[in-house]
Amino acid sequence: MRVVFMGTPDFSVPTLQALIDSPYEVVGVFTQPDRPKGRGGKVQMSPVKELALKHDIPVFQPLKMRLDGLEPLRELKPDICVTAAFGQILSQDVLDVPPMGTVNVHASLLPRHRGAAPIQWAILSGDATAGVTTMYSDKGIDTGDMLLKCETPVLPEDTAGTLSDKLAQMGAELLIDTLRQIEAGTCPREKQDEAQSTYDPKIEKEMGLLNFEEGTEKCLNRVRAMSPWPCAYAQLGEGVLKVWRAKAAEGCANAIPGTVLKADRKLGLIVATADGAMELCEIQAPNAKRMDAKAFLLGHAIEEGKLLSEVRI
RNA sequence: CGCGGGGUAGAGCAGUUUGGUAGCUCGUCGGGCUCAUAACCCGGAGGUCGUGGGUUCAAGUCCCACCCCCGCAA
Repeated sequence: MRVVFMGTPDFSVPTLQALIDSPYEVVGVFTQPDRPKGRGGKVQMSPVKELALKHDIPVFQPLKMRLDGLEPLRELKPDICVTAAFGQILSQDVLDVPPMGTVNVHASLLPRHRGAAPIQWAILSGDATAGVTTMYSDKGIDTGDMLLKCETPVLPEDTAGTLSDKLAQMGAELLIDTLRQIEAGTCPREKQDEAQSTYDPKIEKEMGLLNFEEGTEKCLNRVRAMSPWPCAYAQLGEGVLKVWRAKAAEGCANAIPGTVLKADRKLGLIVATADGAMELCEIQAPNAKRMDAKAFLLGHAIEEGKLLSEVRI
């Protein structure tokens, strides 16, 4: 079976790898164009492109799939297309190319968390379980018929990063299963229940801002959901204090949310929230690298009793 | 050549402007005190100050080059 794969970030890599290792023939890979990234503005290729090149698979990087991607795709004559976090919306022209359709690997238990950032939203929403769904792509965004599903609990220590790694792996296996069952004609197919569906926007940097007026649990979820990108942060004087890891702590009855309750090299850095307090365990000051808050306090004094946003360092 | 910050003991920082004995907090090791310690007291070890050149009687500090780390912007 001739398969064309479309994907871009790390999440897509295990699925492509699984296809390469499978009996299916990966005849081409579509991925986002190389873009300037990181310090110095050097252009970098996507993780998917790196893997594809390593296996001498033809790589295509159309700016817009429906424009300059359509012809190359037709020429590849795929039986089926597989997408996983490709990053482009496929128009009907594109979906019409493979006779067996386009199967998408989506990192949520659909119909919950449609959209580009399902993993972050699962954590942000406090979901107890997350998962992967394979589905046929249609014209809408993650609205197509569902095929197979796989669940996993969201652990208290999970971040978007760790959960994404797990789901990527699960998704890869699930996809191979799905293709097998499609070939065998045994794959279940189920419409999504629109009433249960949620569509979540993509993550913006500003969504990392911690609001201590929210309860401890919501703040902790935000810390986990925004790691490793964009990373949760709190206002600290002129700059921002990134918060990589945090946990619940004992509060103080009438403290204003955002108050520094403790800033002690033994006890750590503890900030009041609306319904308690949270310890900022691993932090990162401007221009500094991430470190244990207790280590940070060895070299920096933070005044207890002030609002974190008014502290000078 | 996108903009900026940084590399000093195991950790986190000061010292660099104005060159002149390597400093703080913590950890660590040894000793003491205490019913007890996230407590306190005494003592010790631990540094080619990122790398290589240069200037100087003298460089962590000034000059040049390079390496590595980080933030912003994309």
